Amino acid sequence: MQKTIQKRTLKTRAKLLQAAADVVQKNGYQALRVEEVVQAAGVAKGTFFAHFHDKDALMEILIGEKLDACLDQAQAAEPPKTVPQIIEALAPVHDFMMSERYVFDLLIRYSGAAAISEIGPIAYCFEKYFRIVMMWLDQAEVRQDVSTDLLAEGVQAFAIQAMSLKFCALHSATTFTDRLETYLRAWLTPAA
Amino acid sequence: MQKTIQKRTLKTRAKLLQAAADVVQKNGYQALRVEEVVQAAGVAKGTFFAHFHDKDALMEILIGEKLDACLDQAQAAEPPKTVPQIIEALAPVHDFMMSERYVFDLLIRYSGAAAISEIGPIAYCFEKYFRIVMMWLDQAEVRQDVSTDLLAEGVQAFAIQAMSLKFCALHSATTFTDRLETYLRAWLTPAA
DNA sequence: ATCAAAAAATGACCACGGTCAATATTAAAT
DNA sequence: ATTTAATATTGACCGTGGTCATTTTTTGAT
Repeated sequence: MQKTIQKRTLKTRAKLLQAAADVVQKNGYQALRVEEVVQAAGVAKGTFFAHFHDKDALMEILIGEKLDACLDQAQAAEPPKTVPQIIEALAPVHDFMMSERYVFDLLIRYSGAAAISEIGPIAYCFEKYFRIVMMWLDQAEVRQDVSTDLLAEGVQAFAIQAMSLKFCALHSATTFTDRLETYLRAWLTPAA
Repeated sequence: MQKTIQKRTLKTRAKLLQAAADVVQKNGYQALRVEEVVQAAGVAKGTFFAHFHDKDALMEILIGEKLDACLDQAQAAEPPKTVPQIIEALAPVHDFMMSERYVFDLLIRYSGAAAISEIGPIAYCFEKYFRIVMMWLDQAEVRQDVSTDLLAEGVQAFAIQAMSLKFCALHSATTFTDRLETYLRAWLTPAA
């Protein structure tokens, strides 16, 4: 049972990914149509689905790549110590996550790996987000009564909550940053 | 500009909702097909979309109704005071929210009202969840350094995080209840 | 060079959500 | 009872994601 991968396969896949990136560049993620991608790539529709299980799988790759780059950018900066610094350091990540409603929904849907064996690009990014925040918290001025693991999970939970409310008309009086700051102050530096 | 609503309209709508509920009863929310609903209701497909903007709008009603009933059940019980009691009181709500991946995703997607004027059934339920928890927290033994508003928002955020991880193969070592308890202890009763 | 088996690409086809011009029914006015 | 305008219903049709039997290309053995 050998499985020789032809060079042609890689070239086709690259063509599809490039075409998809171009299409996204033009009209955003939400508007992407598989038909448009295969036309731009010059292949048949069936070929698309031979390379990607479904449209979401392609989106996971595209969005995951972008998100991964944002995380690298966040990680490259000086490790933040205070709540506002943490929020600022994560800004590129959060900005991208909130850039489109469609992107946010897809991120949430694929934030957890469905099966151990197949952890996808987005689930990978969520793990990375978690690890980065945890490393920061290890060196930051935050509460010490619970593990940094737990604190980092909480940061993620609050960030998602704040982003979620950002898309909500009812709670648009407060900005995302202000809301997240309120959350994280209460979570990371309780006064009680 | 008057808009007389014919009796026929109400009857057709009721037929559609009943048919939809029956279909869900049989195979769950995820498997519902509009075609199946209209056949069971004995109307044309176009009629469906004259009554509901899209399939999601019907789902919002069905799922919203059920969730609302779960919230009433939670509210009927004796107001919980401690973290485990709170979790137990919310159990029927959380159980339903996690009953299907499809249900959870739809809840998240519609948890915030898209426009002020049209707060949907699910956004309404999220508000109700928030209000109930806030009332409980007002009388519970929890930290007093931040508002109960904020605490209740946090409970919601952590509940969603815990549910999200429940669907994730990577983090299935810990149960939902255990995880949520860890979160809420750290959030509501910090020792620092 | 020739051939057979594996791998990749193709495009007609299907499923299903959603649209809309045409038709049927209802309610109100005369 | 007739007419008319508003309202509701219909079903053929469309867009788009996804499938699969068939065809084409590649690879490796002779």
